[in-house]
This record gives sequence, C-alpha cells and structure tokens, in this order.
Amino acid sequence: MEVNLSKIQKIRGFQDIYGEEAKKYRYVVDTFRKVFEFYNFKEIILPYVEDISLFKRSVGEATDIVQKEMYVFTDKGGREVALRPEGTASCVRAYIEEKMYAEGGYHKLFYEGAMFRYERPQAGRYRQFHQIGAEIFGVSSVLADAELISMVDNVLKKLKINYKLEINSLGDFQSRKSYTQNLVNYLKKYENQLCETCQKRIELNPLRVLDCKVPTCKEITKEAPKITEFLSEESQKRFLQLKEYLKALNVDFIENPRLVRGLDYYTDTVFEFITEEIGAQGTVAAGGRYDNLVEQLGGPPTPALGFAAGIERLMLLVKDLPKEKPLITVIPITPDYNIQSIQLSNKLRNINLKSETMLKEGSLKSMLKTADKLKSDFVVFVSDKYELKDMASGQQEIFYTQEDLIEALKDKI
RNA sequence: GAGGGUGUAGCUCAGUAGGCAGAGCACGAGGUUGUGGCCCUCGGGGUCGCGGGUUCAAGUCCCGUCAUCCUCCCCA
Repeated sequence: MEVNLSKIQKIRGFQDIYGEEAKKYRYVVDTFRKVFEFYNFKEIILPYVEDISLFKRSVGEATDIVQKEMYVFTDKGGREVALRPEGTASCVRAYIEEKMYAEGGYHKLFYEGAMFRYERPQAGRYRQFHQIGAEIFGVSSVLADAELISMVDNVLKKLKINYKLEINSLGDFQSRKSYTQNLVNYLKKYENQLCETCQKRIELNPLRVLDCKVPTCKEITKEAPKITEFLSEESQKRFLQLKEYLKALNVDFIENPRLVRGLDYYTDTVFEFITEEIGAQGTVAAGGRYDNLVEQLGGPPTPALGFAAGIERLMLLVKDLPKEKPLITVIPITPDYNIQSIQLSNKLRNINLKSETMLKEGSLKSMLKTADKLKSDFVVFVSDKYELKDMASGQQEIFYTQEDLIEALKDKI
C-alpha cells in the first residue's frame, strides 16, 4: 500500500484554528474567563472521555445527542466510553464523585474545551467544537439564576455582539409532567395534521413540537396550552422573581413560552442567547436550572444550574479584536551585527516590548520587505549605530547607544 | 440521516462548441551594489479533488467516490 502523505487532511467537521481565528478564539475565551473570575467561579478541568451511561442518564436516552451524535468506542479494557458531547454531565459527575457537597457552602465552577458531536457540519457547527460554560451547585435561590444570566449578558456585551435573550420556565418536575400530559392530549387531536417529525415527537419529546418551524405545526401550537398556565405556585413565583431581578440588573429579555431545551434535565428556568447574524445556528449560549440531575446521577438532592456558550459561534460574531502591542523588528544590516541584534531584541522583550529579530537573511531590501510582511510597526537597523524606522511614516532617526534607542521607543509606544 | 451548490497555481477565479493549462493577487530576482508599500521587467510554480468510462483527443461529456459550503433534522 502506498501512502501519499501530502494528501492527508483533517477529517470532516474538525478544524485547524490559526492566525486571526486563533486570536478570536483566545479573545472570546479570555473575556469569559476574566468575567468568571470576578464572579468568583473556579475552574474545573474535566476529562474528554466518560462512561457512555453518564450521558445516557443525564442528557437523555431519547435525545438526538445520545441516539445518533455521540462518538462512542470500546477501550482496550472493554469499557463503553464516549467523547463528551457536552460539559454539564461531566461537571455533575465530578461534583458527586469528588464529594464537593461535603465541603458545605455552595460551588461555582467553570470549564472550557472541546466537545464532540457526530453531525453534518454547517455554518457554526462542527463535529469537534468548543464550549465554555459554568455551573452552580447547591443553590436554589433565584438570585443564582439571575446572576448567571446576567453574567453571560455581561460577557456578550463586552464582546460587542448583537443578540437577544429569551427566557422561559419549564416548571418543576410535577408541573412539567402535568403540562406535558395536557399538551400531548391537545396535540393528539391534530395528530394527522402535524408534520412527520412532530408526529414522532408526540411520543418522544412533545415539548419540542412547540419549537417546530413547519407553518402548519406553528398554527396548531399557537392555540396549544401554554406551560405558564401549568406552573406550580412556587414555579410561578420563581419566574416572576427572576424577571424582577433581571430588570434590576438591566438585562433585556424576551419571554418565550415556546422555549424548550433539547436536553432532558432542565427544570424551571431556561434561557437562550440568540443571534440572527450567523445563519441557521443562532443559539450562541444557553442553559437553565436542573434541580433533579445531581440526585438522578447518584448524588444527594442538590439544586443546580448552568449554561454553555459555543465558542465558534461567538467567533463568527466578533468583529474587532483588541489592539496588539506594536512590533519592533530588529534587522542586522550585515551578518556582522547578528550578535548585537539578538541582544537588542532580548533587551526589548525584557522590558515588555514585542520584538522580532529578522531571521531571514538576504538583501537589505528583502529583509525590509519581510519586516513589512510581519506587520512591523518599527524597524531597527543595526550597524555601528541604530537606525529606528517608523514603518507607517517611513521616517528614520539615528541613535548611537541602545539606551538612547530604547528611551525613544518607550516614548513612541 | 435527507436535499442543493462548489472542487483548475499558495489565494480569488476564468477556461467559450471536447483540440497546447490561463489571468489577477501572492512569491522570487532585478530596475534602485544601505531601505518596505507605488510603478516596470523577468522568473519559479499545476497528478485540473480522486477513481473509472466514452472519444483519435476530456479541465470540459457520463458514472462513482471524497472533501467543502449551505439547508432540513438537532444543538452551543
């Protein structure tokens, strides 16, 4: 078998992120991390591979994620494992496994990294994609819901992107159950008018029918019972309070009674930050409360909530990146000045100036051209003197000592 | 899983009716023997995504396949 190395390419739905894109990635992530820090969230670094049943039991056996999108394999020890398709499940598992509940108080955690879902790639969707998210364990107060949503709102504002926030309440387990029953009864009356997928949804995931884009389905669900009518008194109170807190925090939101989320574990608060600027995959961040999940996965009853943001989708919306430090490129006029040049570069770096030594040898003309390609803001020609060139204006100044040169540079930067 | 668009130089793309593989930009050298961007000259670069078929002859027509983009489904 002949193998042509030149033809190896990245596999479908995976990507190399480099250059400007890598900067955007870093910018999005760093913006979140800074805000997390001020909200006193602590980082948790989670495994990429988990026992497959973790996702079956949390995300939901019936969901598409579990049914058809997981990267599953058997390891050499015969374990059925999966590349994580989302972060909350692992985070909950860790919370229980590390017995964080025993430490008292409550826990605010954040994570970041790759997730894997075997789907057809399209705009803003990859098979390996990246999320950054946060979870709060051990708090039932609506204050937590409000602060979490407001925190995401803050980050998106810092990133200067256009979005809208939709919120809804799915109610507690009981109200969700009685609502679902009512909805199913209603939908059954119109079953043969619904689209094919919605007909299946009646059994599998009736709430999702509310989200259907098919016009006839929309028409039918318009008159359907609304979840808000089925909320328990407690859930209603919570939802009212959430809205009050959000207003107090100057967070603009839209109430969307049709908003349901795809994952099984949500209770009460759900929210979605949506944009219309990146095509069909408009959700950039989403989350909600999941008060039963910790217990479901074998931990003590623990109220919890969280969110996750799609880094690639946010990258599509980020327009301008923060300004970078100006670049000073040091060019030895002949190889005789190589040593002086590398020493000068080092000196500049040690005083926190960004410096590049011209590593490509050639005519002075070609070196200067390369310096231009590297987007140098300044060039220093090193000979028996130092000539500082401002690349934008083309003006040059001569210095006879490195000290004088550095003083002049400091003034300009 | 279903539907549609696109694969020709590093990049963006042209390639008419099947008849020698092209342009612009980028890259390299020179014009300017110590100075980038503008201009001029010259130059290096291609398994035309891959495999098969039709034909005297295929980038062009046919079949398959892979990749990519977009849409549905679903999700961040």
